[in-house]
Amino acid sequence: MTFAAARAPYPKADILAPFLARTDLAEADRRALGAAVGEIHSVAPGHCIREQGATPQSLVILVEGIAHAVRILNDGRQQILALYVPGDAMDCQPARAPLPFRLCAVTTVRIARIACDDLAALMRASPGIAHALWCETARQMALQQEWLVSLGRQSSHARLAHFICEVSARFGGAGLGDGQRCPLPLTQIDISDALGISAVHVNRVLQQLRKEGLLTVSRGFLHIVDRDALYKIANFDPAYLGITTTLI
Amino acid sequence: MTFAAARAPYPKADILAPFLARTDLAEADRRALGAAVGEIHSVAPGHCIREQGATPQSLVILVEGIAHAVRILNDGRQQILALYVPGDAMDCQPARAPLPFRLCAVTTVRIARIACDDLAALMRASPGIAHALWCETARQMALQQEWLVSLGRQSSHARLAHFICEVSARFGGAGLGDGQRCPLPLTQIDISDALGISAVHVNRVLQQLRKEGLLTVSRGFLHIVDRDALYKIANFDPAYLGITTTLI
DNA sequence: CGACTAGTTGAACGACGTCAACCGTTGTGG
DNA sequence: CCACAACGGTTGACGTCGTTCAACTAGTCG
Repeated sequence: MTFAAARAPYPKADILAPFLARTDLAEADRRALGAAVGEIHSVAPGHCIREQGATPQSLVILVEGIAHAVRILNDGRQQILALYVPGDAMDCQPARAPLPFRLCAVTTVRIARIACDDLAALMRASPGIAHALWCETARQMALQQEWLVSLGRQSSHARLAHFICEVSARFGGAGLGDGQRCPLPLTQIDISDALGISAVHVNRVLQQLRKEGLLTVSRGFLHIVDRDALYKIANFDPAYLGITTTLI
Repeated sequence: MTFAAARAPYPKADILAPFLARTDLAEADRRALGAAVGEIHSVAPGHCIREQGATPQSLVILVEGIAHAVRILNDGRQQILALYVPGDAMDCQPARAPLPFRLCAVTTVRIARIACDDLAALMRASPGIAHALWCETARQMALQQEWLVSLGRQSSHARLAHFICEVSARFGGAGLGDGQRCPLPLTQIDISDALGISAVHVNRVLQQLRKEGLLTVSRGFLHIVDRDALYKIANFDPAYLGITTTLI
């Protein structure tokens, strides 16, 4: 697997490390969360982690690999709602409600689970943990807002450029690549489902970005050649990616 | 004002009633939140409540009227990110971060403010309050997800129909109209900024929906004639509007 | 070797945007 | 009280961006 090779596996003790790194949790809270994690599961590429409409009984934190949330419409079309990198909580919602999307492994992933009952107890006991979870939801909402702007008001060029910028920045932040080069385990069909444009058009726009000397994509790897120019046509401001999680 | 007439003002004691109605907060928490509310402010239609990029020092809860969150792009175009009805918290984020959008009054609005410092103290003291705020964020994220699907994968017809469905349902839930008829204080330009289509096209699609006998709009009021048919072409499922807020 | 998937290309079509003009209502100031 | 400006809505003509369909290629896996 070209993708797995790009990432060293985490030692078992640090399973939650990528998640905890984004929080300002006290040492006691970190230990309590770590202790609540059950067995680590692996899911193969393309396989479902949570079915759309299911009511999850545990919080799923992505430890390794890439996953996404996708809404399946009743005519079979799809809209990808979110892309997850290691450290992201994949169904971070405060109530046990049916998921309005499917969670799907893009690469081989490893996931940690914390049972809802345990989590509720932890939240009641520790304001810090409750706050960290809220922060995670808010961070993902901010990401989603950027997508909304992108879908609503940008040409397919700017949209694809923005997507590439976000992917490279977030993957880089998760230790996948250096912000200029990173694995891109997504097919053009995946990208089209994320951006709300047809796969054929993704292909053409991607070629144009190549011709403009902005990036190259080959065998599952992305290389951003001219980052400043790409950021410019994407209107990309990485500020929204890093939400601080200091107490309100 | 045709709009103000549609809604009786809240007595001062119940300022937070629309917000609290969606939570399962204990009586003590409700009183504590109510006590933290400062002076009630009014904002005139079209005026700004929070500037894009500002770092808010208080949580703003909409008490009366309609408001929206809008992202201003640097070429002047706009994308509306959210529509707020009474009871909605308008900048419900867990950290004091710069707002990536402008909050704007659509009608004359009345807003309640809770200072961030007070709110932080309340959250630390009460898991229930922390949870209620998280729920509010998650609810708005779910609304935003529907918009994302709408923008990404629906024709302008379905998109507009969906928007109308959501507006009538949410306004009805806030005591504005009965789900079939409600005030619609939005211009076609506003709607175009929400749906990511041009104002001219909004006009044409609206006319077609009228011709199909699905709805009528006149002088700021919306009347849904054939709700079932409208729900069908919009692919509208009101389930996502009412997220339960029972503890996880 | 054949089946399958992802990517690529061309041609034709359609949805939607843009531009420009015009209408009706409202509000304002002479 | 009227003139006029400002704004929202309406209409037509035209252009373009993106979709759809179909065919073809290249890599991969059994």
